[in-house]
Amino acid sequence: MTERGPRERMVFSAAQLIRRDGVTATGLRDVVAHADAPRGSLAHYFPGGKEQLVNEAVDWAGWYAANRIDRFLAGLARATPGRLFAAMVRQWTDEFAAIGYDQGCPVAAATVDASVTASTRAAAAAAFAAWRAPIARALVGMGVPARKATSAATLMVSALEGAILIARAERSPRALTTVARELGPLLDGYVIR
Amino acid sequence: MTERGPRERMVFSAAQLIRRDGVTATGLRDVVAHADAPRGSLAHYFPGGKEQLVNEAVDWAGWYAANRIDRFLAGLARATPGRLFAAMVRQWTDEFAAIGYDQGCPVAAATVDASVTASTRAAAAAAFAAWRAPIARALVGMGVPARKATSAATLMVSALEGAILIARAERSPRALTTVARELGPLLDGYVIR
DNA sequence: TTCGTTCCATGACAGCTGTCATAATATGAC
DNA sequence: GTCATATTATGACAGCTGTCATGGAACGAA
Repeated sequence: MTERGPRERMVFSAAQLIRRDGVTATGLRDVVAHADAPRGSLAHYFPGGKEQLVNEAVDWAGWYAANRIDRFLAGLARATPGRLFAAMVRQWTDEFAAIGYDQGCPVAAATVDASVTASTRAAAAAAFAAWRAPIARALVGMGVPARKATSAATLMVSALEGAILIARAERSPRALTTVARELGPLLDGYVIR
Repeated sequence: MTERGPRERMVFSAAQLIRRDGVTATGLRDVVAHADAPRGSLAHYFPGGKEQLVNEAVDWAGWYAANRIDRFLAGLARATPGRLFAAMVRQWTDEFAAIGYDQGCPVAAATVDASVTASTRAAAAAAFAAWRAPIARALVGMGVPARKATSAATLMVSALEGAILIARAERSPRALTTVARELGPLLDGYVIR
């Protein structure tokens, strides 16, 4: 979070509020207040209105999730697919334990909430793709066949997103720890040596 | 959908609109119009306001998803965990192919969108539990150990919900078919004979 | 009938939404 | 200095939100 100009702060704040309240429930005035930015700057930096701001927030979230994958890999000695997935899951259980279950995934929120605008839906698809790519690349580096790697990455993201959903509803990390435990052996089995 | 009185029609319409637009974006006037119900009845049948209506819609969705499990089992000759999961997934790929990707899971929408009211979040948790229970029961009937059955059911619901999310964003059944294919052998492996 | 209850109709309320027009101010190039 | 550009300020706009108060029908029981 560099937090340089007001523009970047607004995109970041939008992502924060969207992942908590959803797209529709997040007002532009809320974003401005959360970013401590001047209200007049909104129309200036985002001539495309709320739609543009939301799309950039979703883009940012996808980029952020992708970057996190490389950080997980750097923190893993003897990385395996199951251990990477466990790290992805642990990041969420830690976050839930630290700040509560009010904040989820902004991309999920954008997908579920803004079915109206096609560009936001496309931004969500791009975010999922941006997230999946480094995962698949990492799996290949661990010895997973290229064709299997994309499927495995899709499975990992799907299970994680669904478990985040259930964990938020139940206000418990149970679903997250469960999918990590059950999926670990399967994922490690994809490695050919 | 029996569609008896206006009250039931409103709950059903609320679920339909929520799973398409999200909770906040669904207005009570929209629900009334969709249900072709008198507007004056809203305050009469739902003195708890929008919150009550949303909660009942989420309850209904959980009940509906649970009942579908038994229907899947009835349609399966030689049921296995993987085949049950495949049937759950196919129900969604069929639905997406038939009516498009604008309608998702109402429980997911309620979880992501309505972080404000605690009762709606509790209703979503109850819906997930109501959905998971018949799955776990069915798995036990197939020979999955009782302790493993709940974990497996959680994994199935998580992967399905996440794949629904991705499929909606990508407007493609890819994620759904992928998780069904990858998870099938793992799920069948839970059976002890 | 007369009453009481259930259901529906209508309109108004304050509050919020995103958007935009207008203008003031800062910033920096020359 | 002068001027153009980038940024911010302010206020208003129509439209929608959920809620509620008031009143009117329908309808069965007594």
